[in-house]
Amino acid sequence: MKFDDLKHAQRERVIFLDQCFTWHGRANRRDLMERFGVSPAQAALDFKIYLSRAGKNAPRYDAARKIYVALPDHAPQAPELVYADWQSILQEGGGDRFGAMPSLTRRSDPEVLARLSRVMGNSQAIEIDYTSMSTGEQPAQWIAPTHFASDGARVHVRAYSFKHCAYRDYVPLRIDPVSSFSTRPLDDPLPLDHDWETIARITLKPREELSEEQADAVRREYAFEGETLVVEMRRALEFYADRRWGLDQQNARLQRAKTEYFDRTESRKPG
Amino acid sequence: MKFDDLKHAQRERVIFLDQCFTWHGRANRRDLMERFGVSPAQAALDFKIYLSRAGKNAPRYDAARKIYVALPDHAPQAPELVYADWQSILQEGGGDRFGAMPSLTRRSDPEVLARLSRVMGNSQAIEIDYTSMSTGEQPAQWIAPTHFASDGARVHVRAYSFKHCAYRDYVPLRIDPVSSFSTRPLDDPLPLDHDWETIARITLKPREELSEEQADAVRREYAFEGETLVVEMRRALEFYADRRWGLDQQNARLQRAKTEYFDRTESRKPG
DNA sequence: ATTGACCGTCTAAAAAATATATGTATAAAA
DNA sequence: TTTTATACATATATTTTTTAGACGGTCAAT
Repeated sequence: MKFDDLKHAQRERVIFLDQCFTWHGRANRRDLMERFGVSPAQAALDFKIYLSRAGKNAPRYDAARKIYVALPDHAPQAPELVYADWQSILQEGGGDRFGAMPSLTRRSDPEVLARLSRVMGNSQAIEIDYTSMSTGEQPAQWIAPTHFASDGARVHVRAYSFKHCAYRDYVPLRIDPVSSFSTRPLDDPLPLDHDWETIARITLKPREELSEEQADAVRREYAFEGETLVVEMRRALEFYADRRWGLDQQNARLQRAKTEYFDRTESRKPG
Repeated sequence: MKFDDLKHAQRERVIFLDQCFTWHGRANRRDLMERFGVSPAQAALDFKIYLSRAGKNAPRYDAARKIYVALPDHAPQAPELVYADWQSILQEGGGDRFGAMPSLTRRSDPEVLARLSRVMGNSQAIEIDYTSMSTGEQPAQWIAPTHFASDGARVHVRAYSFKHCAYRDYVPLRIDPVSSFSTRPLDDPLPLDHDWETIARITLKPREELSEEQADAVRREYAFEGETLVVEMRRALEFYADRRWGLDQQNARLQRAKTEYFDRTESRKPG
């Protein structure tokens, strides 16, 4: 990793510079001063370090605009750090430059999520009031959360339900924030979560109704490596796949060619 | 904001402690030492600060497990910082505890995205080879990127196309990474992007075919405030809404009740 | 021509963090 | 049972990092 010879604090600042130049194409001392609360003198030293290591393609100082400007072919010094979580970098730094479609569901209550996360880490069970979508009732029940899972649209909690004596998916939004949230340690170890431990390998292909030209377009669209597209996920998430990928729609362009299951604990053979 | 009296470096560390306790329910000096590269003595001081401000519900030291443990009702000292970007906190800190469904599309090439982002910030135009999905050809064309936009599944680039003399949505994945990427300054200001500046307000309601019980369930599911659910987005993104929300599927549970448009530059009246 | 906002650099002073030492408690190994 | 290892807390002197303040420079706008 780059910049490893620097002390943590300065390393952070130099990496921030690398991000500024790569994503915004510009930076000056003020950026460092506002982000990290350092003095102009220190910011100048950080620039000195960054520029001394940037080599030939180092950003140039534009005296008119009073900023350092990255060259058109600028390459980051620590790509693996600069290109990580680019979405959040763009969103926060971009101001008005980023627009997103709103989600239909309310944001999950992070307090509830944090409670579940702590219970998960401490091998405990917790009592929650969970809304039944069909009846609207909220009976209390004990669950033992084991994993978080995202179906691409929202986060679920995978938990063992003592009421149903089985693993189930829970939507944090349906947990009443004023549940008792009583906790108790797990006396017995939980049973194995087969659907979580099993890997589903789904092979997709362009729908058979499509013309050869249309099929080619689909292969380009999804960047097929060969004739098919293979994706893997935990079997517990497979239920959400068709809806997520729109395979159940009339105008779907993909269909399943094959679905295999692999037990993670055994060797990788079709099950 | 909390912890504002601390210097930047220590503030970061104390906030990290707050996160550890809230999301994992536990922390010790080693966490700080590994994350920030500080000495044991410094880590002890940071704990001292944190605990002195935690009040009655401060985490307790568990001498047996050699860690500080948060109480069941632990509340973060700086909720707005601790609860932000909880998804990434869970993903990176959770290890095996977080599972996600894979995306069907290849990850966007961040180098291309960064190039577009820099061009955007510098009011330039750039030449790209853009794959036509229907023909598979990649003719070069000049565009002036203006915004990034997420339709919930992937990121698009909103750009003025000099070829089509109009604003269009571009998918970064279809931009050939070995395009020329020549740039030139914009000589004239770009025309107004009406579809971007206009706000679409979509009013949704449970589908009329549903029974009253089913409609109630839908209202619970999407946390309606009243009889309808109102969402707003830029008109440029409205095209993706129906597919994103599955309104065009047979088994859809929502339908549009009303769609209004507001010009951002005028007052908020239906357009 | 003056002003303001940047740039860079220097030195002394302040602040932060470290190394090192002392002592406590607990669990596990010898 | 004693020993070892790993946590914890705290205190000191020392080192490192950062700041404050001053100097001189460039450029654009008034």
